[in-house]
Amino acid sequence: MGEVRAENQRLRLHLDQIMKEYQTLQKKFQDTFHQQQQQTSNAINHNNEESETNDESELVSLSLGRTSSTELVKKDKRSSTPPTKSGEGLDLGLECGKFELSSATQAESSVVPSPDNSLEEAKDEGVTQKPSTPKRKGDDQEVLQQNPAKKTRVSVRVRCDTPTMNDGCQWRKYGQKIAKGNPCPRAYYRCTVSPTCPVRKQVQRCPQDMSILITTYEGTHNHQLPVSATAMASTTAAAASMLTSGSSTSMSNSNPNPSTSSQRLNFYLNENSKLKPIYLPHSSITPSPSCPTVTLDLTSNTLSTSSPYNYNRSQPLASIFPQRYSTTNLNFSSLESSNASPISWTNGSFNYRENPMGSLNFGSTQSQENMYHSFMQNKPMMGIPTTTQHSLQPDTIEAATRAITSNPNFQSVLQAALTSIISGGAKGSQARDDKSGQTVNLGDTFPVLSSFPSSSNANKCSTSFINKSMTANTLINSQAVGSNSLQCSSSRSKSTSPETSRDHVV
DNA sequence: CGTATTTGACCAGCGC
DNA sequence: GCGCTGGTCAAATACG
Repeated sequence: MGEVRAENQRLRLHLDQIMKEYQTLQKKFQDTFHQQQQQTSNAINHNNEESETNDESELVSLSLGRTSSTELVKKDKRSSTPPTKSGEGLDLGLECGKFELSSATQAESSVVPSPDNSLEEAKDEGVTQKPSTPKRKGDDQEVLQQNPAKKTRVSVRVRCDTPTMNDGCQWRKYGQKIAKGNPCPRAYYRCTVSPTCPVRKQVQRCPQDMSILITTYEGTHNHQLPVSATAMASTTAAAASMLTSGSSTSMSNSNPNPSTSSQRLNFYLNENSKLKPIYLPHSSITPSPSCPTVTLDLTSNTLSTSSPYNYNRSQPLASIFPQRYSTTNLNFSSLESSNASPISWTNGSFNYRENPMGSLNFGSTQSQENMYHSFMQNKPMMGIPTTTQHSLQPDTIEAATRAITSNPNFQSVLQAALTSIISGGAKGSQARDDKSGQTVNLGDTFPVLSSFPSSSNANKCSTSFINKSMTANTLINSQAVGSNSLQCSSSRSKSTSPETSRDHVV
């Protein structure tokens, strides 16, 4: 919170500075504009000079609308370098002021998830978005395009029999509509945790497969989330950031029809000045420029091995996100037809908060649903002996142990995570190992594990693995201690089943 | 009776 | 300008 406050303060100062610069430039522009008008009116009085005057005014008009110079001046503004030419200064005053203000406000509101601040910023936004000059359509579009956090959507496809997916947040249904091309109605929900929260979600069944639930999230929560909601919130936020972050994206599109194609995605993470491709076979970005959507498909069983990263469905969601979301993957799924070694340190090393994309693959299980099942039963990292359905090969475990113990980075990760968790003082709970019939108290040793369901749960959506993976990532990140529960539930989510209550035990 | 959901009306954007 | 569509509002209704 302290860091966030300091960041907030810094941004406010920055915003003030920008405001001052903007006002100065606006004043300059007005002076210049008045001068131009006077010159124009004078020129109109002289008939023989009329054509020349028109040319001049046209020149000014073009200059005001020119985007290339706008870009140039935007850069100037960011680097706090005063414009050297008055012409560029004009552009800045007209075009950039709004952009800078809105983007700064957006950045502030997205960085600081405090209701107080958001309220204040909402007022600020209201003030700053009332320009004295009439808005042009192009300006609005530019602002929207430069303000992608507001428009970026994250769509999650899961197999789910229940009407909606319980992502831990409180939602209020405010509408339902039959969308074109889908016989199933689309339901509209808004977040009710905070009355000012702008987050919306749309829930719709896939027309091709009614068992697939498509949940589309839009916006960023401006309030503190329940622990159980952090998984999906951070997932969607990170996915949205993936679109807008420095990582460049490209699409490999085999379908000639862009509007209906489901692109596969190659992400190139800029890491140590090298572009590393990441292949997301079940993620896509819709081509709409005004409203880009990241789709996280958690329904397919197909695995891909076309990338050195081996990004497939079975990997934790957060693992596909850029560096700032530090993640470490513990992937216990098998890679069909993969030539990957049982243990692959994708980046060569684990790096806490800096080098997030390490992945550790254990070849054992067959399906997505079994992955964490296996994880729970094997618990290889936790040193809890259990009988396993899919036991890890001894050399695999040995190699993993060797890699972990020999890598100082991972040691520091573990140390930081353990320190964070232990200091968090979370109380443990019991988890039952169905195979062995033993009840082991995981929480005492590793509290976060208590949030994992101990056995297969028929009531759970397939997204329950997000919960688990996010929890695992949270463990490594040591940013939160608690259960991140993603379950399917009926619309009457108030009725807490024993499963639900157990999952929330920390 | 308070809260959540339903559903028709309304509005804005977009293409023709 | 008109119609279509997606999204939102708000009165009516249902529910606990």
